Amino acid sequence: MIESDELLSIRAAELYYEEDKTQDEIGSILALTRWKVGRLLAQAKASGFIRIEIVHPRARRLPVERRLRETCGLTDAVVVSTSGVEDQDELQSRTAQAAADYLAALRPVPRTLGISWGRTLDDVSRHLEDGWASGVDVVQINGGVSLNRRAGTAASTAVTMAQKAGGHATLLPSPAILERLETKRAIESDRAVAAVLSLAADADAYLFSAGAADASSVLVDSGYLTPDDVAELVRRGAVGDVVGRYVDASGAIVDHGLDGRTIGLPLERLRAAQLSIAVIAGAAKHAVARAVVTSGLCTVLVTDEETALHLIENHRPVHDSEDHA
Amino acid sequence: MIESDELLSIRAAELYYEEDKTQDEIGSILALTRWKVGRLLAQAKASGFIRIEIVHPRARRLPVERRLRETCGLTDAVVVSTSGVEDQDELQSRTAQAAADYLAALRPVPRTLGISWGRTLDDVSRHLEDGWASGVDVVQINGGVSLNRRAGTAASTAVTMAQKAGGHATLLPSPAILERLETKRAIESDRAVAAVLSLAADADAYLFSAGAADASSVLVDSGYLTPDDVAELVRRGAVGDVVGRYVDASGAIVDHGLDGRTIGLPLERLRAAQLSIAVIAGAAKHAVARAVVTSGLCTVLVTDEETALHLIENHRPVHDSEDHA
DNA sequence: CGCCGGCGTGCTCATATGAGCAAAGATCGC
DNA sequence: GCGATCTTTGCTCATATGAGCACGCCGGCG
Repeated sequence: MIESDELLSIRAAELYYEEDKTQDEIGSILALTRWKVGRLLAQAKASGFIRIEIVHPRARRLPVERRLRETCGLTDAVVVSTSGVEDQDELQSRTAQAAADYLAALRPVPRTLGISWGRTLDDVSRHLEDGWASGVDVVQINGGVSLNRRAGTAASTAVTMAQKAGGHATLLPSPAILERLETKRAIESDRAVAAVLSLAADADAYLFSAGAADASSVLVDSGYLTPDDVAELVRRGAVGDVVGRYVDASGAIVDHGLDGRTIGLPLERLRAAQLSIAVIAGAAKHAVARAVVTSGLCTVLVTDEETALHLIENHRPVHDSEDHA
Repeated sequence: MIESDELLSIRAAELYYEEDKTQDEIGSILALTRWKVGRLLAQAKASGFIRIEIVHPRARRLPVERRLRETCGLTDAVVVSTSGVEDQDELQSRTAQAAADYLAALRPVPRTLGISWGRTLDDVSRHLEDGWASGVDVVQINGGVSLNRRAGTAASTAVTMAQKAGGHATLLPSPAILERLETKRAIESDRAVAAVLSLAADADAYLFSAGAADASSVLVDSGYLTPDDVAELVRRGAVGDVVGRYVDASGAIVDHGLDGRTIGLPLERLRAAQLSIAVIAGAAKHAVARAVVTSGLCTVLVTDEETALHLIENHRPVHDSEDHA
């Protein structure tokens, strides 16, 4: 009975979805009433035999977004489809695009937006359309005078975002991490720097990304840390960095010494924010993403489908942890 | 213009298919009239952004069947879905199941059915339901007294099919291939054998499979040929065997000497048949499948999706050829 | 400058679909 | 074997969707 109905529902589904027949027509083909056909179809859908997928680089996964919001207690979530993604860059780009879209659609429009910097954020800035908002000021929330050839990426991200929104950018004129605590204190108390930090602390919204805890980090690339430093941090439980600060799986600072020498908004400020948007994509960042989400660092997460599913499956309300690649 | 419509159609599709919103609701969400939404949705479908797949072991691919029928000039085609197939056995089994279904649904019911033997056909016989027909007589169309431990498989296939249909089986009491032409002629002229062959030649319908040309062939397994024999046949262009006879890509007999020593229905009889059903699945059999279809050996093909797509793509009206694994 | 043809838009109307309900049938315990 | 209950079936009615059409907008051309 149940067996034959299942088979029938498959036959009906084939005719309905693949041959565009009407339920009535299917009824006469399979010798059933159209109501029976309707029920068969409903059953097929409910049993998950019918898989509908939207294949497009800019497709989102609304049901996943909903689950992500619910299980992780986010105010909003944007999940981009990973189907047909060819490489990591493609994934990054799609996610950044989605973040740009989200930002542009944001209401009310924030007067001041605090942003971090890095490859992801830069990608977002490039995906924003000219005139995406009118008059949004952009402030850097962590230090980032780049020490290497990529100098200026941090600045250009902020400037691009501000320009395209017809607002202006406020850069944080300071390194990300200082070698000595005294130097850090001195820079922090510098009038110019202090003013930016205070502006940053007053931003209406934040947009930031996170880095995986490995040698590929921008902090290593920019020369603030050595691969060995990172390895040591990992040994002590670090899963990645958020606005320049290394956190463990529970979102706690790993090395308070290092953290004390890091310039920028404290994570507590992000946790207290009304609106803070994290943009995190890629398998390498699953662990950080989880730390960010479970420790309440963001209210909105923009990510890829795989990361989202990982978060949904592994959501436990914060404590120590194991993890993936 | 076109760009923004594309994006809109994706958003609409997400809401329609993933969130089960009505077109009207989507209209108010995206600030569009419901007609516009309907058109966007139609556009999304037409552009192929919406992929609907029926995931079920017994799902068929009706659109592929249609294309297969049309491009290859078959009277009918059955294509089983390969999604979620784990191994080759699963694929075989699904295809055999489909063939059994097809056979059971066949109208008019053939009075006499000629069948070959082998792993695939045996699988079909096992998938048939008891009472799948009432009174169908089954006749073997090629020799197959098995020389090895699997003895009886050929016989049991025919007997099972006949029993389940409430008809009776007629076995061909002869080896598949003889070593000497004279022996073959002698056996062929034996009254009992000749009677079966003539019955086979008069069958209303045929059901057969095909083997790939490699050492895994049942003909090798049963001891009729050595792996070296097969290698030599391959060198001479063989792509596989059909009812015990090795054919090349154009469906022509490869080795007339060998063919002369093979007992069973000549391929010409199959080509002339009103209804001959081939059941062929698996990547290893793409080449034979192509030979069978292009040379008109079957009027109906039961196969898997990948093979079907291969046939559709590589359909050229017969001549020499290259080929895949 | 104004006319015409093509296209996109929003409409009317016919059709397809889904919700809810009453009757028929199956299933179980007694 | 019989009745109570629970499921399944085919219906009526409300709603959602698709076809076709008239209108208005735009760009080209006289």
